[in-house]
Amino acid sequence: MYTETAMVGLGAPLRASERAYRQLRGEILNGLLAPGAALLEVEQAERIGVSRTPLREAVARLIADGLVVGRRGRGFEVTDISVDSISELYELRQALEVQAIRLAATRRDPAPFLELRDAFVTAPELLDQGDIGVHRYYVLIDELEDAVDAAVENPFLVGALRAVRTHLARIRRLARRNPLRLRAAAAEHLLIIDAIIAGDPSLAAHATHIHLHQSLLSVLAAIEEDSEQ
Amino acid sequence: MYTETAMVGLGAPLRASERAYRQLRGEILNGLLAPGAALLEVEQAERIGVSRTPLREAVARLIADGLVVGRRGRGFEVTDISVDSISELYELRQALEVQAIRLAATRRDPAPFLELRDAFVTAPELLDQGDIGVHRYYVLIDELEDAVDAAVENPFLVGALRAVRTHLARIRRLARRNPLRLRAAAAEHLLIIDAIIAGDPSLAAHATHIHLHQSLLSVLAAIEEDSEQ
DNA sequence: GATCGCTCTTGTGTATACAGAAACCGCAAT
DNA sequence: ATTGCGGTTTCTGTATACACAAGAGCGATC
Repeated sequence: MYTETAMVGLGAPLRASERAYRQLRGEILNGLLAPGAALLEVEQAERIGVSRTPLREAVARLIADGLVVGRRGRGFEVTDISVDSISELYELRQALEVQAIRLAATRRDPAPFLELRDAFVTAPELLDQGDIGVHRYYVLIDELEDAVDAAVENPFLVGALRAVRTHLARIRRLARRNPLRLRAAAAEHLLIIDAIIAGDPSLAAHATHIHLHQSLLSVLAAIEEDSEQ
Repeated sequence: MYTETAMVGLGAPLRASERAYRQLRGEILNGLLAPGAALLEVEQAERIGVSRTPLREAVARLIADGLVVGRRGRGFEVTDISVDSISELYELRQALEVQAIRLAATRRDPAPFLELRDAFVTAPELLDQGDIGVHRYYVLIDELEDAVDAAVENPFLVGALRAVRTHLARIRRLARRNPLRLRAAAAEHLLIIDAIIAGDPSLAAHATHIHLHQSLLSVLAAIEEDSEQ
């Protein structure tokens, strides 16, 4: 989630198309650009402060990411998120994560996971520390994902996973997570990490399967709850 | 493989960017543009007969497809295919196909697969009829893939599968398949189809797993053989 | 009053012109 | 002979101008 709107000045002077891409992507992920929002080339180009050419390139990338769809004659539109699409995304996610975890457990380089294990053991305490603790917990999950990606050593698989995570970021915004679920999730993550360290691909895979099953249930429940209020 | 270089005039007058995309994509898949080939914007734009703007859009899509990588200062380059990358692609493919087949078997609409079953039963005879038969066999596989895609009803998963198949098309060109393998593959496909018809997701998944395992072995063996000659 | 058609507006698709950056070549100096 | 430096060239990145297509609004006619 490093593509926040606030991309403070870093070394390289970004290309205009890259700036436009990051800004639009960030705004879609943040919900600032709501699903279904109709966007026009000229309008957006002016707003972001780039010309139409780089903006079109940015939009093309967003379409490839599945965050945006082109419309017949009239500009483009932010894709919307239905409950059905969440379940569908999780069907893909399950396939990818299970495979990734299985491979990570097979590759057997426990070192980075031993560190993460320590962190996840203390995760429940973290979750007692309010918003800042929750945020640090999410950072921990990011680190776990990075460690898995590195262990998998498979650009194709990691690429597909990154695409899924992009969509997940939007979904997380929809459903506020409840603290009990986070605590349970931490325990599930710990089991997965232990399975990787133990070099037990089958256990790791099944633990991941279950984790994602619970995660989907929790997300769907949270959305249903929100929509009732 | 419907993106041959010969895209004869069909109804809609294609946009220039679309034409450029299809032509380049076709040429990369055909091997006409070899892996590692360095391409320049102006050069390609002239060759295809479009301006630089739509060509850049086409290249952007190819980069998103993973068929092309941009180079620092000097144009772009067709991605190359290493033996390692083939194994990696199959790691992703396995995850996706197993999940897709599992879902297809779960959804339980046997109708389209009953037809395919008949076709695959007679596949061995087809393979005795030389190149034309082999071609018809490949068409059959395409139809099976389409039937699975339709049964899965999951845009995310199907999208990921399509991306994998794009890369597979390039790999198939590298390794001429031997007839014995094709015959064995037909039997494996038949088992998968039967499992879907029977509504047995677990059997379908395991059959797919094995099929892909054998397929990878065959491809790697064929490449090794070719490189020895 | 409703419907058909025309025009005017707006927005995309494409080409081209211009600016900045990076690589290549040659020259010279060590 | 090799290496460092500068000029030149080429290529990308961006902006803008133009053409064409689709829609909306308005008027005229039935």
